[in-house]
Amino acid sequence: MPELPEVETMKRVLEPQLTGRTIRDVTVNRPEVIAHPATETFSEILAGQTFSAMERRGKFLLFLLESGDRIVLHLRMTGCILLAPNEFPMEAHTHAVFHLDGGLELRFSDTRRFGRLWLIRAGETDAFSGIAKLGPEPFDSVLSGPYLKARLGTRKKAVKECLMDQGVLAGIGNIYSDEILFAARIHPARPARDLSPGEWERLAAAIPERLSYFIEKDRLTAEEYLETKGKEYRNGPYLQVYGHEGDPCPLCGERLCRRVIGGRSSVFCPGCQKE
DNA sequence: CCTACTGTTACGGC
DNA sequence: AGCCGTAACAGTAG
Repeated sequence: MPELPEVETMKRVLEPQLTGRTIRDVTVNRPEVIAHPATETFSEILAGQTFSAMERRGKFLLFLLESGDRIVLHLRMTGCILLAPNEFPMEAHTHAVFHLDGGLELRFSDTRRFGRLWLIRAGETDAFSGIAKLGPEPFDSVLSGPYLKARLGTRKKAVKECLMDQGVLAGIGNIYSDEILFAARIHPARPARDLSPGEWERLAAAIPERLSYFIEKDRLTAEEYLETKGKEYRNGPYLQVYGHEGDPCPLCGERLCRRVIGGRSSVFCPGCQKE
């Protein structure tokens, strides 16, 4: 469910509240959500540890601890991470609860149970979570028209699928790939190898521009995040194409089309994005 | 009852 | 090897 902008929101909301808090103990209701190490070890190692900072890498959320250990979280489709007072109603499908000092709990819930947690020890190489295979962050200065052309310029695959390739750029999923391609006026099904240098430039510009725009539109206070249980994304109303199949294009007024590309539902404007 | 779903990985076929 | 397409994961919503 969450892509880079939503994961960034979670990081910004949670980090100031979590820093300095200590984990008393960890309850795991569904052992399969702990991908590494074994559940008992996971809980034992974390008890007594204190949060020092948070980071986001692509769609991964990282909880850094003072010991140098870190918790890595990927929410996949329906995962949710909420910091709540002990008495706050428990969400259905809550699979792991970190009991903290100060009467707070950090709760991981996930209806479809695809989300995963990893614990990486200080000095241990994270060969488990998949972070090591990620491409650069979309805001990294290496992102440019020539970079995209060099990485993707020979691929026959649809440019939309290439944008969602986490090994090329980290954090872009189905929604924002559609938004980015609309902003760059490039049809999502175009084979990547057919794009011109000018189109790669437009794409390289649209990626950080659209992502920072949607991060900004998703801005939430800690109170709002708790009220909405971490599940409502405030940037939905600002999406220009995703979810707007059949609506008039905001730029040219033509009816937006939907098509399955690379197995994913895609929306685009047939007027602004020529195939 | 049937289909679709904002993510990722495994696997078979070429 | 590497690319491609599909199934699988599991639950809810329309």
